[in-house]
Amino acid sequence: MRPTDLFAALANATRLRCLLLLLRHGELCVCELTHATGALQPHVSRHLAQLRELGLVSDRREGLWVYYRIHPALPAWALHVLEATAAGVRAQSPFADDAEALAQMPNRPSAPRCA
Amino acid sequence: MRPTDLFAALANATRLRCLLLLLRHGELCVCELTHATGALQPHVSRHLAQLRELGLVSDRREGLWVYYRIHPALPAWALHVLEATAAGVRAQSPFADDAEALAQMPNRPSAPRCA
DNA sequence: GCAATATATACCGTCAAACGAATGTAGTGT
DNA sequence: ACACTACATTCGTTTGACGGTATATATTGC
Repeated sequence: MRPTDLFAALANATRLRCLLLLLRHGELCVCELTHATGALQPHVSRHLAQLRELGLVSDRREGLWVYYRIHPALPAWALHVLEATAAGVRAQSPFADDAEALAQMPNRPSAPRCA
Repeated sequence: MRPTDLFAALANATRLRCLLLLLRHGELCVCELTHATGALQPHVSRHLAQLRELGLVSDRREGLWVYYRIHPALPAWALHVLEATAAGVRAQSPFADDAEALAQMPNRPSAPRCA
């Protein structure tokens, strides 16, 4: 994966927030990511498709739901980039409370699962 | 600095290559970056201006030359992102030989300086 | 078959980023 | 003053990304 392609993917707030949520929670379905980010469902779906085409995430269907996760074969340096970003976001950022929004989602299809 | 702003800056090959060269060599002037990347001088200058406005690099003039460096007050997480990228680039990437191109530049205004 | 939910895709308008090329500015030396 | 080098800026154009909206597909249950 070319560095510039990774960074182009991370340059969009919705995509980055989804990736950071996946990094923290391990596996989430589209409706959970939609709720946590507050974005519209078609947007989340399109952004996740981009991340999938880039090899950043993998998906698996389970009934009605499609669960996404950080791609298990993600290059180490790319994972380090994500982790460094997560550390910076924890300190000061508008994305810091996405996890809280997720926790308050009613009718969550999945119990919390950690990486 | 917002994560998405950093990643937007890193999503351009010329900007990323300049940053990685500065990370490795400490301080370089525009003509050195122009030579190492093979880009046109106005492009390099414009991209460096963007990086400066974002707070990613700082500059200082010395005679005819303007030397750029990674901004000394760069947030730790952003520096980690750059270092992780440098590690990934060393393994496999089209930017890996920028440093060699720089070393072969004739009439380099500065002796090699390391961070 | 139908209905309902979750997800994906298609179409369109808009706006920002990037490039090429030309020009402008700053500093040095004569 | 001039010439030369290094660097910066401007302009015009084009391309691609994004959001909004509507619609399509997939799966489950009746």
